[in-house]
Amino acid sequence: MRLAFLGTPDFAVPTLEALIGAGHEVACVYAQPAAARGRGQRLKPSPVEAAATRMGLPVRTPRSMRDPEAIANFAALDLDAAVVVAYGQILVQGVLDAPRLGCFNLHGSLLPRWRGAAPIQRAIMAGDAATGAQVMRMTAGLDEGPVLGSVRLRINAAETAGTLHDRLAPAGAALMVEAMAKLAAGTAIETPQPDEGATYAKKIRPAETRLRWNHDGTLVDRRIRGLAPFPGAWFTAPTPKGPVRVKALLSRAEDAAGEPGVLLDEAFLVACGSGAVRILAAQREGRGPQSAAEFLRGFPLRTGERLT
RNA sequence: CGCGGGGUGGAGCAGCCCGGUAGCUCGUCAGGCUCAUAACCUGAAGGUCACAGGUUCAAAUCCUGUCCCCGCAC
Repeated sequence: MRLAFLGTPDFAVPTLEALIGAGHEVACVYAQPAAARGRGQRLKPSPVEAAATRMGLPVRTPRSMRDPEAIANFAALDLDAAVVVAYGQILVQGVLDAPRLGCFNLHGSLLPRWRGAAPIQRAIMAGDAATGAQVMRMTAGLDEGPVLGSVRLRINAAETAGTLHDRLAPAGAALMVEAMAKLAAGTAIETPQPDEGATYAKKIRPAETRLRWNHDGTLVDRRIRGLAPFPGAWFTAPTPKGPVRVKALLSRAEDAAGEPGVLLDEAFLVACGSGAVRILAAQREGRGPQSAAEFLRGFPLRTGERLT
């Protein structure tokens, strides 16, 4: 089929590659404009733009897809369908209606649960036992379109947003290829989303990334894993020179009790409001990620010390 | 010229402000002990303190320049 691909971050790249691999003609790739990022905050193309360039595909990075000129250019591509994966812009009806068969979105949850911006993080933070990826037909409502295909993944106890992201992206890519094949063959089945169970995955607010040790240990653990590795749940640890910010990257809830924030052993077991959390990986400001053992070698935390 | 942190035996760090004996935790090796659920004891090897200049009787430490790395506006 003749397609356009709209996506921006890493999550979208496997789907673009899979569509090319499946022999589809990608007439044009759309991505958010290059932004200042990384060290030096130099202008750097998004992962999707970089991948498209590497594959020799034409790329457009309009500041706004609502712009009449951008819509006209999109319509002029004369597409069979458009595939959208984490593009980062709401598409207006004029865009959705342009391709002959419509626009199709890959979403990282089992809809109607976790519609919106941060489904992967929210699923872990909520303690969901499973989540998944789905392909849906895009409609005016946010993530409300009928579903063409679905894959379910268990969320295990050591799952982080990062590991889940990395499992979901390729699974979703395969799902999208399958959906496009059925669409081309005219055998796609579109199942409306149930009204029951709809929730919204709101963007992560900076205030949510600060750990609260007086919360339940289970919740602290979920928050750590749901926000790892980005943007990261953090706390501060005492040093002779003052508190240092530490990002928790992996944890496990354990049965133990103590005053919230206090170290219960020499292996990073921290008491919470109820229960406790063992930090398994962490990262100091200005440094790279480390396992708890590595971290503690250079940053000993003794039993009884208090984290904030 | 966005901001900040850093380069010290194999790993992770301290020491730098206030120049003067290379330190800590771990790993490795040798020996001892024998079951301590991240074992314990003794001993050993292993470092031009990123690089280049400068200041000084003396530089990991102060000054200048260079290279490299990491984090942050997902």
